[in-house]
Amino acid sequence: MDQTLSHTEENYLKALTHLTILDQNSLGVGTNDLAHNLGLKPATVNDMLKKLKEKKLVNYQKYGKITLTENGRKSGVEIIRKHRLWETFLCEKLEFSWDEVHEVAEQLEHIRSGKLVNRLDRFLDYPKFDPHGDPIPNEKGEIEFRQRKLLSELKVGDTCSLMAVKDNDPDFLKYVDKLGLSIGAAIEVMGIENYDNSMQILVNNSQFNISEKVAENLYVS
Amino acid sequence: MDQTLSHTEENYLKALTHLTILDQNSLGVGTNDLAHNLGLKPATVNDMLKKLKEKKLVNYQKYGKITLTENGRKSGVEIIRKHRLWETFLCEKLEFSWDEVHEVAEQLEHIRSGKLVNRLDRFLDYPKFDPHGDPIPNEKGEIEFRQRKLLSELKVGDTCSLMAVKDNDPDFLKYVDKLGLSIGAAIEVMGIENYDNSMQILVNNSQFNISEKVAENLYVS
DNA sequence: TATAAAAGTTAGGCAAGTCTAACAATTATT
DNA sequence: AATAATTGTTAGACTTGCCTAACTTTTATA
Repeated sequence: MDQTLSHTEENYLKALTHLTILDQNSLGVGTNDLAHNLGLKPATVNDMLKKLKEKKLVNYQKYGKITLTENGRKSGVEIIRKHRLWETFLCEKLEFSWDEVHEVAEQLEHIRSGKLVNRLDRFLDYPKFDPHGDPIPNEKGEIEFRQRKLLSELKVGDTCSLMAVKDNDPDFLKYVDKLGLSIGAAIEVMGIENYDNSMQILVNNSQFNISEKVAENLYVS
Repeated sequence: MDQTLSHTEENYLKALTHLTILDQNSLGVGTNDLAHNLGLKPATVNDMLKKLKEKKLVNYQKYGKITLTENGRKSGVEIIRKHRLWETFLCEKLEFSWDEVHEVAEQLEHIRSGKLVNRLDRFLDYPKFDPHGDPIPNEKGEIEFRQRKLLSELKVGDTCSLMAVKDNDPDFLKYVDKLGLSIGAAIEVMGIENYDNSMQILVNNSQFNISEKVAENLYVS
C-alpha cells in the first residue's frame, strides 16, 4: 500500500498540504499557485500532477483545482511532522538558532525510516510545537489547530502574545529576534500609522515601530 | 573552491575512500572494483569517473588505476565522518541497535550543513569510534588507524578482544549479538577445525563454533 | 608468445525532473 | 457579450544517472 515517494514527490505533497490544509483562507489551489510555491514553472508542475494523480495522491481534472487524496494528505502531513521535529531537535539539542533550522530541516525531512521519526519524537519528549510556534502533527497525522490572528489585524490598545511566525525567512527571524520577540512574548499595540499601516508596539518595556509587512507575518494570541 | 557534490558523487567518493584509504591491503582499484562496491555496472562507473576527473576529485587515466586527489579524499573522509557520527547518534541517543543504523546513516550522511556535523560531534561529546568500532575522522579529516587483526588470523590458545566488525550486514550483526559479542568483549580461541577453518571460541564463559566467514569479519585486539 | 579471460570503454537508450515556447481554456473587464 | 488577461496545457528539448550490447585493451595462461 505504502508506495515509496521520491524527494520531489514529497515536496509537492508537502507544498499542497501547506496550501490546501494549513493555510486556512485558501480558495482552491491551481497549477500556478503550486508552481510559485515550489519555485518551479507551471509546465513542470503540470507534468508532476499527472503522475501524482496516477498514483492516487491528488485529485485533479484538467483546468480544475487541486486537492489531496487521503493518502496524499497522510504523506504530506508526515513530511511536515518530520520537518518540525527535526527543527525542534536542531534548536533544542544542537543549539541552532531559529533562523538556521529551516534549510537543514528541508533536507532532514526526507530521511526514510520507520523508526527514526518516532524515536526522535520520544527523544524530544513529544513536543507540541516547533521553534517557530507551529504545531507538530502527531504520529496519527492529527494537527492541533489553534485560534490565532495576525498582529496586523489588531487595533490600538490591544494586547496579545506571540504564537508563531508566518514567514521562515532567516532575515525576518533575525529581525524578530532583534526586537526581543520570542514565542510567547507579550505585545501591546501602542499605535498604528494611517499612512503606511506601520505599528508601534511595546515589547519588554521597549517600544518599536514595525512595518505592515512584519505585522502580517506574526501570529498572535 | 568547494563545489557542491550530488549524493551520487558523494557515494562514489565514499566508496573510493573505503577502497583506497581505509582498506589497507588494496592493490589498486579499477572500474570493476568500484562498480562492484557500489552495486552498479562498470559502464556507469566509467562515465562518472570522467566527470569526477573533470572536477579534479580523482586521478584517472584510461585503463589505469583510480586514486583520489586531495580534494576527493577530503570529501570522501567527510562523508565517512558524517556517516559514523550519525550512527553513533542513532545508537546512543535514539536507542537504535547496531544492525539498524547503517541504512539510516546512508541517508543522513548526505545532509549538507556547515554547522550540523560539528554540532552533532559536540553533542555526542566527540566520540572516537562508531557503534561498529570504526574510528570517526575528526574535523580536520584525520583518522586514527589502530593495529588490528582478523579473528581468523589467530591461532589456538590466542586471546583477544573485539575491536570492530568488518561487515555491516544486519543479519551478521544480529548473529554477533546473539553470540554475546559486543565491542570490547574478550575472546579466546579454543580450537580451529582443519576441515573448514571453523573456530571454537570462548566468550563470557560460553563456547561457540563460528564459521570462517564470521571469523573473517571480526577485527580483534 | 599466442590466445583466452578479464577488465575497461564506447555508443545508444531510458526515466525522472526540469525548462522554453507555443497554444488552449477559463476568468475578468470593458 | 466580446475581448483582454490570466491560467493551464502540450510539445520538444536538456541533464543526470543509470542500463545493455558491442567492442577494445590489458593481463593471465597454456
